[in-house]
Amino acid sequence: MTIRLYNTATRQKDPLVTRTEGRVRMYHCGPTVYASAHIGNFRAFLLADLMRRFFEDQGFEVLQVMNITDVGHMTADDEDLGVDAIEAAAERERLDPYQIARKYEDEFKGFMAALHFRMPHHMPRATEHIAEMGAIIDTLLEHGYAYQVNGNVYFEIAKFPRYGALSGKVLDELEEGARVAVNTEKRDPRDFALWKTDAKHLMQWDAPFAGGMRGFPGWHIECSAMAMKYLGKSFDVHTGGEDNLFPHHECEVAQSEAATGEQFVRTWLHVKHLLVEGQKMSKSRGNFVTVADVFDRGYSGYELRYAIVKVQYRQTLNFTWSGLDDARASIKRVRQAWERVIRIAAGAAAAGADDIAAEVTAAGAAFTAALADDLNTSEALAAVFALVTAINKAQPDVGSAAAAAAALQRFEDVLAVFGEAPTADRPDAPPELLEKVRAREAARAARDFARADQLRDEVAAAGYRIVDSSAGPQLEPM
RNA sequence: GGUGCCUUGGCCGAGUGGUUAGGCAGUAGAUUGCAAAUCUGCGUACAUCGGUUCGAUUCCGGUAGGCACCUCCA
Repeated sequence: MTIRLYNTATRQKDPLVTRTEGRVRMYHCGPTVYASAHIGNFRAFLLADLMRRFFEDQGFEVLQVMNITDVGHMTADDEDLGVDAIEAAAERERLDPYQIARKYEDEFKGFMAALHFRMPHHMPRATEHIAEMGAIIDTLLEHGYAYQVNGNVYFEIAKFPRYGALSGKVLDELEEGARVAVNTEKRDPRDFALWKTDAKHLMQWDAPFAGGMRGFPGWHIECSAMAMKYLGKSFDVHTGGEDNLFPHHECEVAQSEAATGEQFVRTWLHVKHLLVEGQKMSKSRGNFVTVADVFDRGYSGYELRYAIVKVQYRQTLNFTWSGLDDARASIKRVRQAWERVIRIAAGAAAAGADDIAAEVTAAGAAFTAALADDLNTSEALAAVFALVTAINKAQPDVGSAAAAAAALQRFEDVLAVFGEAPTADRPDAPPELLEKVRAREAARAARDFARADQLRDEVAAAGYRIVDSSAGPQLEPM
């Protein structure tokens, strides 16, 4: 099936045509590791994981790179404005910048694992690719795309006419209304830094390019260097938050294509920011929700994934705590149907005579079509629930129960929101509880319902729910 | 100031020029001794004002509100 993705560069849904047939190479702008990741960060990274999973589902061999930005960047070109994010965190936490970066990188990877990511094949650190950045800077200087002033190296956008094409920025209007600090070193205020010098900066390297001074890399060069190192000069997909579009990705294109003369990225995807309880997430509002906050409130990685993935990535997502409760209930509904068909297929539960193979096929096709249409996860979930309802309405036969279970497993492999497959065999309950169940059956037979309900309460207190069925009472862990 | 996006029933959210999105919650019924789960039904849904059209939630324009980028941010 043809996969169509909304390409920021063309402003339309383009069919995914990879440079090498059957292979997708993707780069994702990763975290700057100076603080705990919040759910907004993870919305963007979850898109990367969803693409990885869906492309693999569709038979692609995926090569995925997500960088770790472990060097901070100034918030303005004026050095006197101070410290970058990582240095600020270092001061706050009384650690050196490298310790800060590693601490939050480790935490970030832990969150990825807790959210059931397929880990990217490479997660390179910016600080370990200074040489690669230097090579690009060398080339840009040699070819006249960059110039050096007082040890600082700037990319000269006047030399790259396509600057602004990706983001659709009209260069003449770029500065209107924006607070841009005057920097008289630059030939054009919109030129951006490739290398900077500042004696006060804690992270410093000898210049990795010819004729330079000791300093640190500019904001954008790391992504070009690492993307090209691991994916080649030209690759298929690049993702990031919508805020990255300008200037970050615009600058990446300029410096990369100026250096190589080749198209840097075929398809650009940008993830829309989310809201929290209807409001923009911001420090001043104090409504930052970190991944740790979600776990602290007792929600699982699957539940968080569900709450985020249920909305297509280009739509504003309103994250709410009640939405997490909804996710929990929705997941439960799917899992119940899933367990049912697994048990029927395994002979652990009675099979019926209904053939639901057609419904299974239809749901699978709808699921694929939904994701192929710019990763429409909302529609994909509707397809999942169509299958769930079909299962619940029917008494599936063994064959179509197995097919339904396989379909649900596939949906889970792509979305990773429902959890691991239920098992056909229910674990044995403690003997004393089974004894209570038997006693309750006796009480029911004697129509002593007060006694029966009391026994059920006792079993419930032990963590099991008694569910009466045509096949007798079942014990289910709660 | 420039540019772009959005506004769907109690909540979250698809989609479409005329036909049921889906989930959660609620409610009535079936089933059950009672439950749980499940199934079925229900709830004046498409911000607002105009326009185009046989017909608009779905296209066009105005208005109101929200969001984003232009400045560190996913």
